[in-house]
Formats: sequence, C-alpha cells, structure tokens
Amino acid sequence: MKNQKRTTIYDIAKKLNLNASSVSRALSNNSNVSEATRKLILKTAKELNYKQNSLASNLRKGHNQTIGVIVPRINQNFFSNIIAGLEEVTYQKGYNLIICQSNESYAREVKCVNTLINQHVSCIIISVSADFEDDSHLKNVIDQGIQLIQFDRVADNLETFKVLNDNEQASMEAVSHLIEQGYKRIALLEGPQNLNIFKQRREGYIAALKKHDFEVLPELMIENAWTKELGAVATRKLLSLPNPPDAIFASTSDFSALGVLEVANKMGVVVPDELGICGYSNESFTEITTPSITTIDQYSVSMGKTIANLFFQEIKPESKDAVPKIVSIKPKLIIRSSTLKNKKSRET
Amino acid sequence: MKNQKRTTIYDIAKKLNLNASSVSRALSNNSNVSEATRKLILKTAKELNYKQNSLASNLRKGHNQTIGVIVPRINQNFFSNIIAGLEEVTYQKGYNLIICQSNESYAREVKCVNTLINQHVSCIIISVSADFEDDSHLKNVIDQGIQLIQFDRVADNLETFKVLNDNEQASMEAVSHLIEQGYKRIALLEGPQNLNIFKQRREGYIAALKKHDFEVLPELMIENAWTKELGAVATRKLLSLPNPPDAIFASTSDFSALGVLEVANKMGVVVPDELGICGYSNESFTEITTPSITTIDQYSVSMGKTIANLFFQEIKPESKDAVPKIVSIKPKLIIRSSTLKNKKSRET
DNA sequence: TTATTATTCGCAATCGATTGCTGTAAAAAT
DNA sequence: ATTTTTACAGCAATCGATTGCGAATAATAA
Repeated sequence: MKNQKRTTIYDIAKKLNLNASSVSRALSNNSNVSEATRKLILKTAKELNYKQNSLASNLRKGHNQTIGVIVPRINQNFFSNIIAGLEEVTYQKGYNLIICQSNESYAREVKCVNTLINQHVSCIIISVSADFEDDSHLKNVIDQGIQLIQFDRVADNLETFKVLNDNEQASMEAVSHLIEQGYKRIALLEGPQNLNIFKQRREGYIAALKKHDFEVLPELMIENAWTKELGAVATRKLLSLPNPPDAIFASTSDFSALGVLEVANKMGVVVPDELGICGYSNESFTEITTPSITTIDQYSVSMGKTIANLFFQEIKPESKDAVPKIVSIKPKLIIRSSTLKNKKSRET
Repeated sequence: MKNQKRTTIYDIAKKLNLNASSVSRALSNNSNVSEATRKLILKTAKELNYKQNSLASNLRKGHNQTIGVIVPRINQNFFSNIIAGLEEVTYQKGYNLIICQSNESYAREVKCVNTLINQHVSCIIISVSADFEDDSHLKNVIDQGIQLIQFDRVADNLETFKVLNDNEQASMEAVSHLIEQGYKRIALLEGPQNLNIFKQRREGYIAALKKHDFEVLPELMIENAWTKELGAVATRKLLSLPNPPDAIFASTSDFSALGVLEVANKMGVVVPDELGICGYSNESFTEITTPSITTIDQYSVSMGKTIANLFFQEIKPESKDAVPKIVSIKPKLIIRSSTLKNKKSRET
C-alpha cells in the first residue's frame, strides 16, 4: 500500500547472496543456472512479490512487445471490432496494444504517431483520419524502423503492408443488386473523397451503372453525407428533385442509411417499393429496423485478426526485408428487406 | 527505412560538441541552458529526426504517463464508449492508454493486470469480468503502488476509487414506471449474481415491487438471461406460464430485451398493450426497433471522462493519501413505446 | 581592478534488466 | 592422477534519458 519501491532483481540477489545476473537468468528461463538456485530464486521472487519492470527490460533488449493502434474513433462499431480482433491475436502472442483515437483530426493523428514512436512500439497499425493531409508522419514511422500496417483507410502512395476491403467490388455488387431489383434512378451518398475508401465506393457505383448502361447523374451523387443527420438532409434534397431517385445507396455508413430510412418513413415513401435503401458496414441495428436494411458486411473482427496475423507471420520473423503486401478482403452484401422490391412477386 | 539505430541525445551532443545532459535539458525545457545552445540543439534534433525514447525516460523518472484499462469486451457499446471518454481526457493530459480485454475470463483478467503492473502504468482502470472470483490481483495492484479505479462492475469489498452507476435506483425507476403504466405482473431477466451490478438491479426491482405492494414472485425472476438468445428462451418460458407476466424488465441488457421483443412479435403478443418491455444500456438500436424499446442510459462516454478526471484531479496530485471515493452516476430512464401502455388513452 | 554572484555546461551516478566474457569448481575423459 | 570439458555464477558494460553536484566562464557589484 505504501509508495515504497518495488522489489527488483537486486533485492532478490541480495537476499540470496547471489548476483543480479543469475536472478535475471533464472527468471527468464535461460540456462546457466542450476536447478537448485533457480527454484530458490523463483521462490523468493514470489515471496517478495517481484514484478518485472518491462521498461528496463525493453530498454535493454531494444524492443518492445507492444503494438500501437490508431483509429479515428474507438467507439465506432467497425473499429472497435477491429480492435477486438487485434487484441484477440496479439494477446495470445504476449503483445500489448496501445490504442489511440485520432478523432478524425489530422493534427491529432500526427501526435498519436509520434507518441507511439517514442514508446518504441514494434508496429503501428493505422486507419487514417478523415481530414488526412499527407503521409510524412507515416513515412517517419518507417524511417524510425517501426513496422507499419495500414488498414481500411490507407495512404495509397505509401508502400506498406495494407489490409483492405475491396470497396469497389462491394459497392459494385450493391448497386448491381439494386439495378437487378428494378430500381432505375440510383442515388449515391458519398464520404470525403480524400479518403481512398470513399473514392473506391464511388468508382464501384459508377462501374455498376456503366455496366448496365445507366447514366451517371451528378445531381444524384451527394458528397459528405456520412452521419444520420446528413443522410436525412441529403434524402430530403433528393426526394424533392423534379425527377427523384427510386433508390439510395448510402455508401458512407449504415448511419446515413438510417437517416434515409427515417426520412422516407416520415414522408410516407414506402421502402422498398418506392425507394430502395442500401447501407454500408452491417451495423447491428440494420437487422432490426423496419424494414431491415440491406448492407455490406466488412468482417471487421476477422479483419482485425488478419492484420495481427500479418504482423506475426510475415513481418516479424524477418523484419529486415519483408515485402509490403496488400491483403484484400471481399466484403459481403447482406440483402435485406429495404431493397427487395421484387419480394412480393417472388413470394407469390 | 534501414533498421539502423535511432538518434539519441548522445548523437546530438556529439555533433554539437556538447554533453548529453545539456541536450536533455534543452529538450525538456529546463532552465540551465543558454538560449543560443537550446535553439541549436532543437534545430539539430529536428535535423537528425530525433525522437525521445520514452522507455529510457520513464525508467529514469520512475513513472509513466500511461494508464491501463481492462474491460470485459472492447467492442461492447458501453465499454467502447467508456474508453472513448477516457481517451478523450487522458489524451489531453498527454497520457496514453493501454487497453486489454478480459473476455469475461477471470484467468485472463489476472494476466492483464500483471502485464500492466510490469509496464509500470500509473493507474489501472478496470471493470471486472463476469466470472470474477476474488480480488487478490487487484490488491496486488495497490500493493505495487499503482492507483486503482474500478468502474461499473466492481469488487465491493475492496476499498478503492469507484465510479458506479446507481443501478438500484435506475432499476427501481424502471419498474416503478412499468407499474405506473398499469402492468401487474412484472418479470425480471437477471445477470450473474456474482456481479454487483446485477445484484443491485435485482434489489431495485424488489424494492419497487414492495413499494407498490406487489408480490415478489420467484417464478418471474429468470437468472442468466443476458444475451439476445437467452432473452428469447426466457421469454418463451415466461409466456407459457399458466399465469404469464404482462411486462418483462430485461435488466441485463438491451440485447436480451431485443430477444424478448422478437419472441413477442413472433408469437403475436402485442407490445406494449399485452406485454411491456424495458431494457438496459440504451444501445443505439433500441431507438429504432418497432416498437422502440424503453431503456436506461448510462451516460457511458461521460462516465469515461468522469473516471479520467477523477484520476487527474483527486488521485494524481497527492498520490500519497487520496481517500478512496465513490462516485455514483444516476442513469436515466428513457421511456419509449415498448412500455407506453397508456399511450392511446393519453393521446385521445 | 577585484570580489561576488549568476549562467551555463560537464561529470558521473542512476533507473532495472540483460548479456558477453571471465573465472572457478565440479564432472568427465584420458 | 592428470587433463579436458562442462556447469554455474560473478563482473561489468550496456540500453537512453535524467539530475545533483561541481567547475568554469560570464556578468555584475563593490
């Protein structure tokens, strides 16, 4: 209870008339210690309630069983699942996570990176913030000899390990699905275009339209609509067009899709008959709205595990020259009521 | 890019023909360095891309700007919000968080605690796991001179700082609300009773019943029903009783309340007319179910901030003898459609 | 000009654990 | 019985930053 100093290997050594080096060896299971003294050391270590000082150990050994993680927001489903997945794997390997959130701020992201560099983490896993500006801070990570893994939102030009969702493919599938359901004018709610993921989703949208010989109409593409509120605003605007859309693909998030749904319900626009809605992320609530919302699952927990395994299997063993690798995970379209225009005809 | 050694204060010192101590002083803004040399040092530090080694610094200074957090599950709404709140405050104070999840396992919780002790964190913030056994590992934290703050699920007998929800009060209000709405037979879905929070919620339930001269019926109290699936199972059992309940308080979580709702909908039991439902936690989905679910908001993000502030304001300034303090936060009953039996009569 | 004070900087110990090297004693081989 | 090998433990340097103390220089006062 007192703030007295913690017991060190020297305390143990002194008590046993040994040298600290022997204590260290005994505790780290190195050879060069007789079985008798090892047992003695372990016993007194327990008696004195010895706890290793990882700071000293890591300083001396020059490396750290710690991985830094930087995400925009910890309490966003996708990211908290990623972290859960990461933690699952890293824990088993005896590694710890230091977690930071950038709060979608570039300045703060830079600070987080620097803190983690100072901590001598052995790897930084990052998904960049929304107002991402340039990648000099990430370059710095590499320069300092720290492994870097980017996921989901990445700096495209930087050659690092990356774990990505195939956003374009997923987006294309979603829009194709809408087209197949018979929707004719499909609107797109977009996120900030400085983030690669939103660019890709836009491209998937365009690709799907072109593939089916649909026109790409700029007035149906609304930028920066990635909260529930902004989704609602965008929907009101879209539905009041002279020629309104009959489907909305909220490529930004399920939250904006929820905004769309609420406005539609309020305005008496029947979903899915008069308006199809598709979200992105498979947030838990999409399953239980009325109607339930079609969305895209990103396998976030398993993505977290993938990232961690990438580190342990590919990067760590030969930290000298692991070739940066891009792992692409194909998200899955989850089809629910909000886009099943043909449901009735099928059911009968 | 190379794995060459990082620049240290010695490198800077050598380049400028100075001593490392001066470099250290310059970088830490201590006095005893002339303005000229300080500027020179800062300049070359930037040139050489110097990054402090926090391991060395913390080892020498004997303390660590790091706080450890242990939660059962990172990707559970309540906990990820707590963490977000914590991070918000600690970041501003220049502190880092090391986050671990116990996965509801006591053994793993103990390991997490030990890791954090080894890391010499200055504080451990914990919500104990579901199969919590005894508090010796937490006592150990205190013995090692590390501050301990428990929140939500706490070891009652251990005198530490605690930040709690007033579960009993909240539970009582919820049940009272049900009674006022005219429900006559109110069932309770309970969590594991070795966790204080569930005990308190049970007591609130009983207190409310007694207050309104209702009988406490053991057959209406179902233990261990804290997932959606278990909630559904419990509901089926309850509704098939000869004298079934007309309201269910899922005191464990909104997820079990959701299970209740789905079973009711499936069985054609009208909510809220024939069955009232109240959950716990104010998960985001409770707002958008049909009908929306009455629940209890725990102010999780602000609770996280409260915890962090407790550390910085009360504990840190005088680490010698801060008197353990219990902060109780009153959760808020959020009344929604699932318990508004009187809605129609009111509206007319 | 000399004495005193204030600045600025270097020296060296320290935080706690690790590890290559050396020395000694015991065990094994000759 | 002597030599060689092995096992075990100690010595001391090291990781990088911090800090009390003292020395040297510059600035100020007398």
